[in-house]
Amino acid sequence: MQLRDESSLPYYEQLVLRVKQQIVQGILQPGDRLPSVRDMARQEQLNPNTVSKAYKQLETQQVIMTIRGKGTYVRDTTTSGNNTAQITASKRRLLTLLTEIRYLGVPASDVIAWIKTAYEEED
Amino acid sequence: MQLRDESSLPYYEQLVLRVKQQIVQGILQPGDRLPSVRDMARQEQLNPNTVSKAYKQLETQQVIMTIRGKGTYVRDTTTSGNNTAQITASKRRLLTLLTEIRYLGVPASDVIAWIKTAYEEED
DNA sequence: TCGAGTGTACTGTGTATAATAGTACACACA
DNA sequence: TGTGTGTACTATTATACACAGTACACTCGA
Repeated sequence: MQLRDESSLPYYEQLVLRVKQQIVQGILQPGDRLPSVRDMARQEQLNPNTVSKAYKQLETQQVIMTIRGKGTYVRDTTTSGNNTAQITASKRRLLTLLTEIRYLGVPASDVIAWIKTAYEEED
Repeated sequence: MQLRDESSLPYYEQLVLRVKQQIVQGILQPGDRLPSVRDMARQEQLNPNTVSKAYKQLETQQVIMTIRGKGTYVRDTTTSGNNTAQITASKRRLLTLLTEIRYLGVPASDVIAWIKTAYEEED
């Protein structure tokens, strides 16, 4: 995996993002088991608490499922209904970023090309 | 203007963004004078130091021009050459956000529609 | 020349977040 | 029972943000 750096996001946020990305890419599938908090911490040179924080957030977001004393597993993709709030929040963040990008003189066509490339890169 | 909240960005970052947005929208034009640090602080209910931090960043980014003892003015739009690094950084941030958005199940077409709308909303 | 207004710099203070360290507990399972 | 699991807790360190207050050098009009 290798975290560290990457856009100055907190480590636990980076980890959350990685897991989601691997799910989107099919590397992680529903039912798959994630490394234990301690193993992941050893792999990523992080503190177990930091990994635990990431797992906790992923559980809150219904991405993974936790069984005490057993492990953490990727959930069935319930990417169905009630994430409207999350989508709205993400959209707002995107539009904020877009203000910056527009100021830099990047045309809409370029941004759209980025989007398309990113979406094609997977599945 | 009214800052406070809006995506949990720091106040000074919000202020930086607003100024850029107003430039893009033509509300602020090259040569226009920004409110003094103290006036802006009074308007926005902020500490003068916070406003100063925003102005300082805007000056570093060549957005405004500062004349000691006189005021701060919007620069001639030198949105020409050397912002490649800034564009690259923004693109990376956008792709990071996109990972999240894709996980939420938002199709590319929706994202592209957001982009188009945002670009049309101005000028 | 003087004084008001300008941006800037500096030292603090308080708060919040991130990441670490260390310890302990309840649980699952062979 | 013992090992491994997630979790909870306290404590420490570092950083960023926002504020308060003060001071300085500059511009410019009265």
